[in-house]
Amino acid sequence: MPELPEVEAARRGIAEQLTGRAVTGLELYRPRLVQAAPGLSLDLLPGRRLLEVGRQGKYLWLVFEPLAAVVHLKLTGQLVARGDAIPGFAAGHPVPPYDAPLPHKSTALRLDFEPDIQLYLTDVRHFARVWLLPADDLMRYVEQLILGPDLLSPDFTFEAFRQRLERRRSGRLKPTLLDQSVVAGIGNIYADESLWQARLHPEQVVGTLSENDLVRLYEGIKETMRLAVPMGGARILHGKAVPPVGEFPFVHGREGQPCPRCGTTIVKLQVNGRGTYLCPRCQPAPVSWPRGTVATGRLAARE
DNA sequence: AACTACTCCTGGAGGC
DNA sequence: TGCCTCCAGGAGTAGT
Repeated sequence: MPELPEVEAARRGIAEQLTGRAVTGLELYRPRLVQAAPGLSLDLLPGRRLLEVGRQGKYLWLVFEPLAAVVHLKLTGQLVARGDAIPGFAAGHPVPPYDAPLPHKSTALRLDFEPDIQLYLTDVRHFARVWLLPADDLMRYVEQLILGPDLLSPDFTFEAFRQRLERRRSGRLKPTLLDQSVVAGIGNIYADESLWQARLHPEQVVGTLSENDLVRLYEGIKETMRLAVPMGGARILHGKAVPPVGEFPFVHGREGQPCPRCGTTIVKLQVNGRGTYLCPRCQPAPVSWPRGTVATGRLAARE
């Protein structure tokens, strides 16, 4: 499921291999993929040059004067570029296989670039979306998404992270990390990985974190990104880690396997309805704040 | 404020 | 082999 590292892999591929090239044609296989501002459509693209590609969190955008396309791959989106003139790249959900013949039944869009380059957007579950808007409105559009600092940007400082968490003192850790208005880019896999790095339990209440916990969490997120971004993300298939990926991801999708740090069996639980993997020894449940205590205390105090 | 439930979707896995 | 049900989840929204 594409999170920041997968979307960043797509951004880099597009930036390096497609920027400056003109669109020569396209085919929209699944019209519901695209939501266009009034008066805009993909048909305006042929003849336009790709000027710029950007990303914040899991949102990716391509700027073609006078319009911009904002892309979100959601759970199972995938971008694949092919052509004799470029090395090609693939990023996003690894199903169907990146090297499958294209187009196939999950292909939603093909964009052609000069000279004879194809960029395919594929999505088996049809959740991915492309928004078309005037290029002049792009930054306003991104602002109204209300995203927190991007994990790879200089804005993601320890102080900024601490301040964002400060506003969510009563929330639990994992749902807070998944909230894109807190920080932009973490999804279910890297939330688990970051918490494992930081040795923190996903259900710990944010307001109970010590300064040391906060530092470990910040560093755990950075370390997780440091590992995941160069490989273009974790390869997860149906909730299971796909070999060969070395040891990464360390806990997500590895229920029943030994923790790479201490050998304790990794367990799976549900947090806010999300499958959550952790090492019960490295990430002990916060006994001083058992689940429910905080809410009960707050309710009691209100009366 | 923060949680739950629901929606959008499909294909793979597991049960029988 | 084949049918059936369940499950995975990013983000938006509505309800509690």
